[in-house]
Amino acid sequence: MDIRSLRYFIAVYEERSLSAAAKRCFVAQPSISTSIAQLEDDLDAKLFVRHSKGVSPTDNGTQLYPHACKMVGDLSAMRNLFVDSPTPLSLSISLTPFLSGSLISQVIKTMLNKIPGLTLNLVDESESADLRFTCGRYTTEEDIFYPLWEDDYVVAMPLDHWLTDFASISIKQIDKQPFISRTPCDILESWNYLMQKQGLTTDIRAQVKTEEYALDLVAAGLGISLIPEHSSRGRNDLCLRPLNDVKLKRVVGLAHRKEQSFPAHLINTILTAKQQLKINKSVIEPKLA
Amino acid sequence: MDIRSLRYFIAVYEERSLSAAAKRCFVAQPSISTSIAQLEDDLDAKLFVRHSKGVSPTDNGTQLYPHACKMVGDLSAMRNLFVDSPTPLSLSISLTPFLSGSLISQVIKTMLNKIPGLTLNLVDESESADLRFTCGRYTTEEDIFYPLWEDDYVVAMPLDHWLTDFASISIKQIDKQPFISRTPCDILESWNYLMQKQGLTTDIRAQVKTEEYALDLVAAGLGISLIPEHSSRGRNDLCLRPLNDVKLKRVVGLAHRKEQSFPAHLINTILTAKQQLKINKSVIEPKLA
DNA sequence: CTAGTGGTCTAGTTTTTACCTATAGCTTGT
DNA sequence: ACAAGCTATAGGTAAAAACTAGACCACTAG
Repeated sequence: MDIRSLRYFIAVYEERSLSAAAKRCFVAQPSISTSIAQLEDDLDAKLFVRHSKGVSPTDNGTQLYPHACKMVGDLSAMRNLFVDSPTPLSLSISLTPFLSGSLISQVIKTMLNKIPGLTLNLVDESESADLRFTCGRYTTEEDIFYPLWEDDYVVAMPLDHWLTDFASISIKQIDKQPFISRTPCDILESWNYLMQKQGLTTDIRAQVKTEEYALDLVAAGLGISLIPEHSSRGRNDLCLRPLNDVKLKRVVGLAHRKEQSFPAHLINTILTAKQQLKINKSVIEPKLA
Repeated sequence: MDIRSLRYFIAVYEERSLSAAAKRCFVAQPSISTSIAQLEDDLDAKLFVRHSKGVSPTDNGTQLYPHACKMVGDLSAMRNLFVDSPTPLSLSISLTPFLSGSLISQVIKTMLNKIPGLTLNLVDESESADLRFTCGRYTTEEDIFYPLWEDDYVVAMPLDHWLTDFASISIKQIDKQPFISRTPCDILESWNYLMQKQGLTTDIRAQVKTEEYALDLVAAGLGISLIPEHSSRGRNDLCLRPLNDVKLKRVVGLAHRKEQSFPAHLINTILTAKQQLKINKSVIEPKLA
């Protein structure tokens, strides 16, 4: 019976779903599941009935909800007992769907942990926001950019492709291969230049707009493609291999306009979040010759 | 900033001492120390000033105290939201000072954890109480006794004693040794009988009333003595050795009068507490021949 | 002045808890 | 029947909290 359980409870109650609550709390779904089960055990009362499309609160759950809200509210009020200016810092951050959700979660989680009273509003990249997750290449002189991690471009191919026999792949092996091209792509020009320089060509079978669609086509066997590594996580229907003679990458981070200023501890938090990031590489990098 | 920290804070505030709070919360003192430090860090405010005879609350600490109490109170109120009969179970338990504090702590801790809303009143053995920690030998037909652990009698001797060379000791080696006798002692008769049977004697140098005093005399080099193992924990100024040809022990547990009845889950909790006990033997038991 | 005592803090280790991934089982909609 | 979406469980890993041992300080008594 701790505060964390109550926070999760509130999220579940409001979302009417464990999975949605998990997303909102930036944790995995089983954490919510066990935490709610434990709370039900402590209180000796079922709080939700589970069904196929989520959960609905029982009478007990409905009764508990306002108490839980008050509790959590009181606790965060206590935080601010000794701060002179309450400064209820509120930020909007825009996300692009093709960036690694796992890494972005980690960053947002440390921000929420380290900055008491921070409320975040996550919006789509189309909307304007105080901060945005983006690639270094998409920032201008008007921006300040805090790099967070690097995303290597790797070759994505169907599971049964003959190139899977190689632990890493040379750009020459891609010559004349069926290829899924993707625009916009921030390394398209570099890629084309590299191919031309070596007199190589690809057999472009499809031209798509999003990484996810490109991955679907690769999995379907239409060809191979070049995709940032972290975008293709969690798919076991295709195979990734690093390039061994060229290294293409993008730098992902947080950017904001130069004019905009933020409290120093926010910036510090971004930097420490970078330190603490746990990056699970799914492919083993070859040593560049 | 969780509830546990606030509980510790309340204990420290009321006791004006970290060590006293630790005793009250049944944890070791460094746990309180780090927890308070962490709370001060979270709130960004010193809560206590430390000095040589404990701590005193700062203005911030005094200000926080009522909030903390309310918080903890509200939370335990929430526990009882869905229980029909509030049953604020309140028990008194009497302790005898010579039983192992560490093991008793463990039992009490699991009782407080498993039985929500339980309040315990620990009193001295001279006072009457609902339950008492005692040895099986001291219970009568009028009692119900729940055994919790066994306490082996071991030989206590000064660190430089020649018997320390033996990993375990035979009763015959004790013949004619300087000995500290202790009364009352629940195995005194068995001991005397065993010695007589083998025609052995001891050279009784002192006759004392408490185990602690006996241990002090042993440490001072006046002689050796026979002491329940768990009573001599945490003393590094003497040396313990098990007996290898006779096994003397006492059974420690909780007793209450037959007339008195308790809710079933209390009894269950006592039994699970017994299961979960972690008994660190300080001497290695020999296999009895 | 020195040794002993009582109290807090630090370091290193172990235990416990929380979390994640993977996967199973269930229900619903196609 | 199958795929999709949701929750529950199992097993392993990482973080948090606990304990032990010992350092350090201030006070007290001899």
